[in-house]
Order: sequence, then C-alpha cells, then structure tokens
Amino acid sequence: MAEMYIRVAEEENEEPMEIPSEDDGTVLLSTVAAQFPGACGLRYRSPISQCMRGVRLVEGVLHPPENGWGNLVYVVNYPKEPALPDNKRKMDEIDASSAKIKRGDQKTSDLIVLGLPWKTTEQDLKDYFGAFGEVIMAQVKRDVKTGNSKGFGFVRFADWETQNKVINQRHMIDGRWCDCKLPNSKQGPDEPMRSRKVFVGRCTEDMTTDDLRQFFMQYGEVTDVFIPKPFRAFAFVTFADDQVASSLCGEDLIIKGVSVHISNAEPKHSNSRQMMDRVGRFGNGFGGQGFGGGSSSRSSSSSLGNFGNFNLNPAMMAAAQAALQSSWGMMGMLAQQGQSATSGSSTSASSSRDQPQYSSGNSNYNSSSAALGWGTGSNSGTGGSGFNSSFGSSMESKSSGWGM
DNA sequence: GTTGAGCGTT
Repeated sequence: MAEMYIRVAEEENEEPMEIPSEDDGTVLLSTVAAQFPGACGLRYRSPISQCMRGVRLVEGVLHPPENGWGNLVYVVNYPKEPALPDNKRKMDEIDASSAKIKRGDQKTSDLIVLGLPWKTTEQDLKDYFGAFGEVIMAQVKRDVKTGNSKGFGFVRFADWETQNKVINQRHMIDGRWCDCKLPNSKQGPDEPMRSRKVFVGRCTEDMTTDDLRQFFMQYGEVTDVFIPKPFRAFAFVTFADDQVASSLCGEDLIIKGVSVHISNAEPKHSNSRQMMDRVGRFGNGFGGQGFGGGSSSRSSSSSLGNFGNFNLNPAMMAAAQAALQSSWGMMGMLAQQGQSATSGSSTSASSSRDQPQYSSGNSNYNSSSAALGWGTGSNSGTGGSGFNSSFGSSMESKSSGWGM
C-alpha cells in the first residue's frame, strides 16, 4: 500500500496535521504521540450518527473505521486530568494555567543529548534540532586531549514548548537513535520519592522499547522506557505523571499475549533501604533489632551500644533513626551535610553502541572501597565525624539514588 | 533469568 496520511487535530475545528499510516493501513499511537505528546487515542465524529466515536486501539495500534480512514479529521484524546473539571482543555493550557505543574516552571534548561555518533558536530546538532524550534546553544562534549567526541552533548532551546517536545521523543541523528533528557544536574530534588517509574517484570525478549511505549501510552504519557541489555526479562517504564505509575503497581498486564507484572521501581543505586539491609547484616544484633524496623526504640536504649567492633554514639544512632523515619531516608542525611543530592537519571534503551566506547571507567568517581559506607572501621578515634565522612563518600561513589 | 549506562574543564 502506498504511503497514506490521516488528518489529526487537537480539536475538531483546528487545522489538522497529516500523520502517516503503516503499510497495513493502521496508525501507530506512537506516531500520533510524536506530534501530539501525551496523546492516548483518537476519536472522530461519525458522519452517520453525528456522534463522536472512538478509534479502535489495540496495544498501541490504531485501527481504521470500517470504511477506512477516509478524509475525516481525527481528534486527539489525552489521558483524563482527574483534578481538573474541564478536561477539554489542551495540555499546554493546563500546563500554563495550573499551579499543580511544578516541573520545569516554563524556563528552558540545557538538555543532555545521549547516544550521539562520534562524528556529530555542534553544527549538526543545531541543524537537526533547529527543525523543532530556535536553538540557543548546542555543544558536543569532547575529550580534552584527543578532541574526540564523548558521545553526548547539550542543547538548549529558546522556548519551553520546544524543549518539551524534544524531550518527549527519540531522535535519529546521523544514523543513531539519541535521547534528550534533563541532565542530572537539573533534576530538582523536589518530590524525588514519588516514583514516576515502574518496574515491568516477566518481559519477554520480543518486547521492544517501542512495544512497551505504545502499550503503556494508553495509561498516560510515557517519558522513558528502559530495557537492560542483554535480555534480563524486565524493563522500566517512566510516566510523566507519578499517579499513573502508582496506579499500575501491582497489576498484571498482558503485553503481546504475555502477562507482565508491574511493581515499584526501586531506586537505582544505593538507597536507604538497600543500605539499611546491608547494615542489618553487619554484626549480630545491629540491624535485626536496633535498626531494621521502625519499632526499635527500646532495643537501642542500651546506652552506648557496643555493636560488635563499632562504637555507635547516640548522635549517630539518632541520625540513623531519623533517616529511617524521614521520607527522605538516607538522602535526607546527605542533604543535611550540604551535599547536593542530585538524582541519577535513567536512560532510554538506545541500541548498544557499535562504536568503540569511550573509557567507561570510573575516572569521575572515586570508587570508595567498600559499598558498605559507614562502619568500615575508619571511624574509631574521630568521634562523630567518622560517620559523616565514610557515609558521605559512599553515597557519592556513584550517581546517587533515586534516578527517576 | 523480576531492579537500569553513559551527565557538562566554564
């Protein structure tokens, strides 16, 4: 079948945009969403009944009405906005008017571009991204000595709308798929505990990132899909809205005929729970009672507890307990030390690089000896500071925690 | 086979 286009608009009487169909006459929801970020379906006004009708959507594929797509204008559906009574408004208007949107607050920021071909130059970036809107900065990060590209760069747009659009899709740049996202340094620590990301277990190997994106789109705007490689039977899907993510947790969903299980995505690296679990295994009677759960007040009351080889002074105990109870967990302790708690972001699954990879070594990170953090024995004489120093360095040793 | 890459000499 020759290439076909269907006409799609945000509202019935707005100027439509032509969107390409697939060879079999269907239209991918992802194609629609590439032009209308956040779209979750299509509807149209039936010439016969004069009612709005929904377009059949099966696993990310939009199927034409009985007599084909015809010349009708299809209207984009967006996920319901539960908090707002008037859900006919467009996303942009909601963003602009609603106080609930805190992310981004309309100011543009640099976007990191990951997965660039080695040969891509800043001019290439400007040329490519210029099609989306005015580019006010583009750079390719290079090795200082060799001048070779490091395979990523940064770009900044004049308009927030442009930035938003660019973030929401993948980009084919000089023959490679690249992802644009907010860099770690720009991801504010506000509300990091409300995960917008879910863990998708029991994936099969034939599920691609596009499959997952198209499938999960029906629940809300998908901002990221990650499939570890080599195949490990799970994936991560990030939504624009944390409520969408949490609403799916616990569900068993059918994707490509396979039941997958959705659960909370745990923070990527070292988070408070993992650390506490580790700590629990330390010396006997350290985690099991004193730390492990929140109900620990009495067991730790044995004054200056003598736990195996360590001396825990009350300040350290208090700090640790505070960390347990605060919603910030250990991250809160980091913050209290004045360390910036930047969150590591996850990355979209871009195809594994066929190019020689730049040394992925840990030149940037001081790989602190043990992942155990505190209690490695260094904090004997120094009183409380031993706690801070050893703990802090372990947290820094990789991009920290809640990369969501 | 159920918990993930890579982040900026200013």
